[in-house]
Amino acid sequence: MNSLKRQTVLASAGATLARNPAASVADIASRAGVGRATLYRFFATREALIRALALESLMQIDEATQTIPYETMPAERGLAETFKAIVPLGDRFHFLANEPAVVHDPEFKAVSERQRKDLADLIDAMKSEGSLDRTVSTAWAVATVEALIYVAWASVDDGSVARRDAAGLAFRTFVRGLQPDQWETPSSRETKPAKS
Amino acid sequence: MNSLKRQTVLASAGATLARNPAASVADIASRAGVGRATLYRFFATREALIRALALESLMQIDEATQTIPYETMPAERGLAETFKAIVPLGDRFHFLANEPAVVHDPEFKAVSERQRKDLADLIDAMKSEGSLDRTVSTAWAVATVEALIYVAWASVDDGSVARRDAAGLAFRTFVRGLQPDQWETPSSRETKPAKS
DNA sequence: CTTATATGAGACATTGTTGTCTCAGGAGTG
DNA sequence: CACTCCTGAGACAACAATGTCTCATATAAG
Repeated sequence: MNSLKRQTVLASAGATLARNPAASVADIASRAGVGRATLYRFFATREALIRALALESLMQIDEATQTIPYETMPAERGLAETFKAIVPLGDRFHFLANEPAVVHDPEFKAVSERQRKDLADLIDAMKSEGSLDRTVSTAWAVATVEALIYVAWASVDDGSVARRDAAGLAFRTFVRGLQPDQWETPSSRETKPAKS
Repeated sequence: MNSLKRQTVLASAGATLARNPAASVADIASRAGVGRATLYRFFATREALIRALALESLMQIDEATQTIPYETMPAERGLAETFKAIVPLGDRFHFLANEPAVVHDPEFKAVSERQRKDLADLIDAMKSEGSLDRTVSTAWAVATVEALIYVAWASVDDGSVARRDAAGLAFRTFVRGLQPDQWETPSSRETKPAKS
């Protein structure tokens, strides 16, 4: 039961901090329904809490994506599945990237950059298969994906988009936004199914 | 010279706070090259500084857009010009929206919501003229525009996108991302100029 | 009932930040 | 030079947040 409450606190802290990165430990504890002292028994310092949250969030992103069989599908479809998997985690995805307490942590940086590289590889694969404009820089594509993931989460959070629509909407916006020009090299472009 | 230095400090504070919203007044003052006491002579409190920054930023956005002759061009073109005008201000645009010190200020809210409504109207006009998918909610479109504006600014800031390309890239991503399906109601869809 | 463990409340010192104030010195004007 | 205005440095108290600690209490196991 020990680590169970730890997980509960961690999840609640994630929700609190995502909405207000300046939340005090007292805020975090009370929103989690535990005493401040109890929170300090699990996490020695505020920074340790954030670090644990960051690492756990990265792990959750790994878990959510590693079940996707990327090899068995076109890269475009793989990205669609990636959106679906990560959008629900969009809050952590976002605030951690800007959290000064953790951006310089070597372990966090290593995992975070590896994940970003995986995404860049997927995008390059989409360029190769012709589902993404080769003339658009991968850096822009990566930044756009990350932004759309957060916007999709935030739109669900504030109620302006239905939960089940969010990932699809974000994916559609991205993939069409960076589609190759139709009159470009026809290459291996395939006919699309009737429905988007 | 009085209000001139005030403007200088305000601009520098905007840059500092955009990159670190938790920056202390001492940080802001030293980055601005002035003493902390001097800063307090211009702005009574930290919150007053942020409030002034917020209001000035909204005013800058108004100034940047009000020279665009929206009536003389298609809405799609108007949005392109809007991107070009606002992307350079993307930093303020972003951090102010999440700044708890100001989001509840009535004046800020009024101007901010009016600007968001202007954007929503422009998007609705694009739907009417057929340059945007009617089935996509305006709320999603607005959120996407705002996100892309910030990403474009951030990409310029970290050097991954050239300054002159940023607005165009963001606009292209948006307008194609939410284009109507080609096989949709042909309605009043016009032939487009050769270049996007 | 008794014991062990975990908890919440809260006191406490420490630190960092805010906002006020004073003062010495620099720039410009007469 | 004399005078004024503005500035930066820094002292200062008030305050908020962090991190440590104690203690009374609850809950569960024996």
